Amino acid sequence: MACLVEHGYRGTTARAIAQTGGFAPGVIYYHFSDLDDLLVAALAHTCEARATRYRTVLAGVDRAVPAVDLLRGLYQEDSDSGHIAAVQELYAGARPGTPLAARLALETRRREQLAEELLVVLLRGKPLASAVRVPVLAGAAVAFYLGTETLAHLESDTSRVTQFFDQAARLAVLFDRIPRLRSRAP
Amino acid sequence: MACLVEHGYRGTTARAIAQTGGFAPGVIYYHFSDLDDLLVAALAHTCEARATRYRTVLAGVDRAVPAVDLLRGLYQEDSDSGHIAAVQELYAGARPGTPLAARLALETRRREQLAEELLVVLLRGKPLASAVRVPVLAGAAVAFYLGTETLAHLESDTSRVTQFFDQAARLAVLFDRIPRLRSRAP
Amino acid sequence: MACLVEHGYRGTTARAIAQTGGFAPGVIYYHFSDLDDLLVAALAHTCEARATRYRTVLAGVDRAVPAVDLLRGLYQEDSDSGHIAAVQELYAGARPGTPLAARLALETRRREQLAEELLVVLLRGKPLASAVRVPVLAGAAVAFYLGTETLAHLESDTSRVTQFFDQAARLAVLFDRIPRLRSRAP
Amino acid sequence: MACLVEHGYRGTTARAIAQTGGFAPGVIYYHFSDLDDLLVAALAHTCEARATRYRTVLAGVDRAVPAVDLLRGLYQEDSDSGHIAAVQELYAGARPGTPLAARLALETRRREQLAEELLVVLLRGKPLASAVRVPVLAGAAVAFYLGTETLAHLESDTSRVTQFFDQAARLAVLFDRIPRLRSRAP
DNA sequence: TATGAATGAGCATTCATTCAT
DNA sequence: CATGAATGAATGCTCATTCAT
Repeated sequence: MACLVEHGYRGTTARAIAQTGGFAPGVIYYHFSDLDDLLVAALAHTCEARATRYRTVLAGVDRAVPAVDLLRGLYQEDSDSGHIAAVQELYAGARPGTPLAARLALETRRREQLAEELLVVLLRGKPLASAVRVPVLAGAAVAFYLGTETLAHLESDTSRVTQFFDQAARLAVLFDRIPRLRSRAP
Repeated sequence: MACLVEHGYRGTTARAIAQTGGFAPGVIYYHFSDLDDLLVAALAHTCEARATRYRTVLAGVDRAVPAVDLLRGLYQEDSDSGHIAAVQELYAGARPGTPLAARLALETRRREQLAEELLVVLLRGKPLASAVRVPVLAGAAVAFYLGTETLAHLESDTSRVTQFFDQAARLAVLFDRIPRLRSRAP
Repeated sequence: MACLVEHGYRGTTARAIAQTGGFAPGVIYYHFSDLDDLLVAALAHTCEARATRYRTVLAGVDRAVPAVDLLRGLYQEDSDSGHIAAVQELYAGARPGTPLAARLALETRRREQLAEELLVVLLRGKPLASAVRVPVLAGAAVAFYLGTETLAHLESDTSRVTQFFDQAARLAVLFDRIPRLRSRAP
Repeated sequence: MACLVEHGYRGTTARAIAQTGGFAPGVIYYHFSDLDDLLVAALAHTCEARATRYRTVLAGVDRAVPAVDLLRGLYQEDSDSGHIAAVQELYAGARPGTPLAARLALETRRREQLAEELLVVLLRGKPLASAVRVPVLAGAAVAFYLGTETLAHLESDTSRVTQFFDQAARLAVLFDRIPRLRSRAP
């Protein structure tokens, strides 16, 4: 992942990885069948850790304002650790049809699952809930997140993300004011 | 662009471009200083045409339902012509800091501008308008669009986009029901 | 030898041998100084067994027709067991000047010796005998055998060998009809 | 071919070929799709020239003694020019199933065709002719030739070939003494 | 304005061999 | 006696770019 952050997807060659890790290029092929294989493993490893962290932090959150606030903090962690930058390189560089692309699709579905879990709780009882299909909204959230990262990466500009969190915080306040309908159960 | 669609960013080599166009690889360097330079020109050319078309089609539209409908049609055009696929390859392949990346950032801003123009008209007089910063919302729309394309490309799956348009159409109906406030002007 | 049959000379790498045998690549270098050294040992082992078998089967044969018939059977054994394929890979792959090449030359001489023993008996008393130098004829027989194998291997075609045995059988009949001269010994 | 003679099949790497020829390794891939492709072309080129020469020299020869004599001279040419050594390397190194192997099979058939043409003339009217299938005998001759080369190559020994030509010369004398039967035509 | 041959650095990958354990 | 991790040189091949023509 460090190599991806430092050299980008195209610069993440066997030699560059070996140099970053301080070993001979051949070692890679002892442990992995492929560069692709290695990247799949690296992706799985970093995503596993982050997913756990996200779930831990967001457990029990049922209002939009704290949710946005916590997500902002998690994003900061992702950003500081280089996790975002590395994964973003993979999204950009992975060629469709490769095992890496397949793995990225899988990790994407996991993010959508995470988003869905959060959205279900936030939308519970809200009148808006009937107009949105939660899985689609979760997919949209992940797509938006990914697109934002792509642009931030391309423009080397972090203000874009900050603006979005600010806007989200404002909408969160309004959202939390919408009263929940009573559940039918007595 | 045809070469990008057929061979992807990495396959769009000087030789491949030349073969697609039916000329010798050397010609490229007569007309362009670089492969990057060529791609910038190709991007500018295709985006120019599409931007004009979007503006023409969307002129005068001030309600969400027809807007979503027209956008769906425009998207179909982009998709059928290969415009989307080619541009998507560039977003994925362009290395940050290159002139191509700069050009992509520029084209992104143009799309945001276009989105902004449409959103201003749609939101005019709506109570929601005060809670949203239109430029940020426009940016979000473009980011979402880009992310969706990235995922559709990665998963070679078009249903994702269809789902989003369907969801958007449903929300558009609700949106258009929100009455416009009277403007202060007498 | 199994590895040679399955993967060819070039595919008979330390790793492939180890996997075929179910041990770690390092073991090879515990028992043999070299891959070449290992192949020499394997060649010696397989040839030893076959030479014994040939001598046993051909003992006492002094007419061409049964000789051809028995040789056809022995060939079939060699073919079925993979012995031919493996040895052929070595003939093709061995680099001149290496110990393996030297060992192949030795095994070739042994085959010539075997052929010579058979030819001496077959030619005994025949008028033709004075016109041929038996060692040269034996050498020719082995060379022919080797060339046939090379071609059969290259073309993945077994009919070539069958044709030759058929032709040999026809000539054997004629050969056996040539009467033996009386030996001078009273 | 020079590279094959000097470095053997395994040493005929892209870099070695380039160095022998005095050009950059990349040139190879401009003119040929593959190393295999290059070797096929080299083989075709050298065999073409030799086949023509053989046919020219052997034209009109209908007796065994001069035939053996001329073949000895042609062999000497092949040997001195390195043609034999190079082709032998290809026979040994070519992997079954590759285009190079296919080409070698083709060149082999051409040699068989050449041998057949000569044998037909030599055997014309001879009583032995009815016992031999000329195509099979031609095949045997080529196989024998190939095997002899393999062994001479492996043992770096040229005396083997000399011995065979001497033996062939002796048999040729006997062969030419066999009277031709009268043809049925009056 | 175009060509096609050439370049050479760079890449993924392989593999015989070594060696601490 | 065996292992498995590691090495590093070598290999086939690609490709942006150059340049004489």
